[in-house]
Amino acid sequence: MMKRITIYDVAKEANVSLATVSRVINGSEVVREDTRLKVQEAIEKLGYKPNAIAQGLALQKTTTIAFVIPEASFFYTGQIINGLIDVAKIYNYNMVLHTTTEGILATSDIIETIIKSRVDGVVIFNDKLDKEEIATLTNYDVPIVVIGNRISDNNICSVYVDYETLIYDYAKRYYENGKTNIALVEDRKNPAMIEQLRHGLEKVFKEHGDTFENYIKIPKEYRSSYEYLKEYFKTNKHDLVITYRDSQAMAVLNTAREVGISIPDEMELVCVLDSKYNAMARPQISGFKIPDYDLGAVSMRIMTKMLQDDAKDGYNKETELSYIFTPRETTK
Amino acid sequence: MMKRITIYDVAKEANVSLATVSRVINGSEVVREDTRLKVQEAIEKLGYKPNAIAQGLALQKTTTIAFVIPEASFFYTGQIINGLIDVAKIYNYNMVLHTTTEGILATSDIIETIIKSRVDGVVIFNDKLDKEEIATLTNYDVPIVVIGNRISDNNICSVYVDYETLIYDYAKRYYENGKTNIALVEDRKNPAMIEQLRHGLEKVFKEHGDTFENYIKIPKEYRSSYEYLKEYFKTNKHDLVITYRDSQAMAVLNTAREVGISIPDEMELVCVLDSKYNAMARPQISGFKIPDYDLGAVSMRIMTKMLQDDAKDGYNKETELSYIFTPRETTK
DNA sequence: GTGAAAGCGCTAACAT
DNA sequence: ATGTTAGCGCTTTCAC
Repeated sequence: MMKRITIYDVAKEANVSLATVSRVINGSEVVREDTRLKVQEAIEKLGYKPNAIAQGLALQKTTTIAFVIPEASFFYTGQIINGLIDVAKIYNYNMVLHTTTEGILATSDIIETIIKSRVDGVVIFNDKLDKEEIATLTNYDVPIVVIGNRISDNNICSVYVDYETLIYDYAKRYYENGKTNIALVEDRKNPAMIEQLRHGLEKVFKEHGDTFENYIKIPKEYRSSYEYLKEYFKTNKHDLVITYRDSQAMAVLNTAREVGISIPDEMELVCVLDSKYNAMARPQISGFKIPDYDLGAVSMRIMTKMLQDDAKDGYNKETELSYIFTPRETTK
Repeated sequence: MMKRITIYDVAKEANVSLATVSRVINGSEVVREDTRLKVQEAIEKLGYKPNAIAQGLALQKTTTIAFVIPEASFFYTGQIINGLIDVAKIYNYNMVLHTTTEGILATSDIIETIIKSRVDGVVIFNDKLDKEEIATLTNYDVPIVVIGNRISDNNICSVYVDYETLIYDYAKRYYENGKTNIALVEDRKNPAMIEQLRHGLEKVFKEHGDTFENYIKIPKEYRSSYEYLKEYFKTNKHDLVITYRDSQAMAVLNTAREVGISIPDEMELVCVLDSKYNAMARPQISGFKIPDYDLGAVSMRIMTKMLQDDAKDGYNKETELSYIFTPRETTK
């Protein structure tokens, strides 16, 4: 084990005071060129790396951002994280990752940990952290960016895709073309998203004095959507089936085929959250390209803005990102 | 913004010294019950949360672990991360996430950041961090667990699946049953894995005085495996095709069908890294269930052991995890 | 331009 | 059982 070398060691080696070393590592302008060199040599020679913890204490900031996501959601979150990290890197921020689990106890623990760790900010993805919990966070003066939900408040910004409008616009055309038998498949893992989709559909129907009813709920006793849908489609058929995730869409595809429903001729299918797997299915599944990566990148960019106390207005509190419909073979 | 309340504030509020407060928050046994209560009340009243940064400085440890993964690999890494985090939570460790990119510059920056942040340990997933870079890390006395590669050294442990043996055992049976026309599809994103698979296959062939030759390399000018394979299978056919990832397997499935090769009758297909998507494809793709989650959980458990200076022998330096073959419809 | 010293919030001897 | 004090490694005023 090599001795932890500190700023004092460098100072001694370079024959200057620690203040000067500090100035050098922080790129202060006032240091004379030759002493800067002297110090830099010493740093090099000793292999000195400033202790970020000590810096954090002295500066009252950690240059780290906490990121909170629901557990096991990496399939949908991967690109978001990449976006976050890429931008975080640019600004030299570290990311600590926290996951929430079903148990309600967990989340308050997470908040506790986050506060204790004195992160500079926290990014929350689409999570059930309720208002009160988020309030706890802001109460401790930490800036928050929420991804996936339209929330904003003092010290809270949000970046999201408007799924309600997305599906409203899309389903409306179907409805008005007489294809009014529209169904939405439940997604237990993403209740919040499904709620938005449902609202969008209800709006379409309501505007025509009609009521949206084909919400396909997967009964608890079925382990997977696939198993239930296999039964379901034996006695049901729709003009259009909407799912949130690719795996649900593939379940529809497979079960429909197995009971002899032809897609897209007899029934159309669209998956809201597009993925590469949609393109690999046969027939290829239509979907909406959601800007995952950008959700992350934009969020982190906003976070960095929030963190500069000067630019109190260089950013929007609510940022809506748009999607692109990608028609493939399951829609006509 | 609420004033940052510190241990001094609590001490004053409770009319004790800060040492006593420190004892209370650290669960020291020696504190008298009534003063403990007094302190706890003060803590509650003031909403005090110990500053983990200051604790880190004083204790010379951060209770955080760095995790390094190749960028954009969350599809394969998600469960590993969940495993890591779940165990990390138990031991109150935080996880900072670092991603490496293609550019060689990046990795040394990451090492720099990791060292500066004084994490207690680092977990590296299957990354190209070369020996030298890893040496830099150990040189700073930080324990390392490598996931996915069999490496071990002083202060380095590894947790992995032996893909070479996996494919050796599997392909051997084919070979010895006369199905010697075996092919392996390149995976640009996972060169290290493919190398292992290749070695396994080469071993099978070598043992029979034969040479493994059917390594299907995707030429650079093709954007995707799919595009190339579509051409490839027009003039090629194998007894068995092996891919690493689900998406590659689906590409084989789709292209084979498109040129009229029937799977599994004319050609069999196996995907090493199984995923739920393999079960959604039609025909369903056979694969090996790799214990992703356990790779993470076990790694973190080992890390915690390494972190206890006493138990220098409570763990293995190399831990091999096993896989389970899941036969589906693409193999006979 | 550089150094001395106080302070960031906490822990851990050492006293009492 | 509790208080006092010296660090942990760094930044930043304030002198010089």
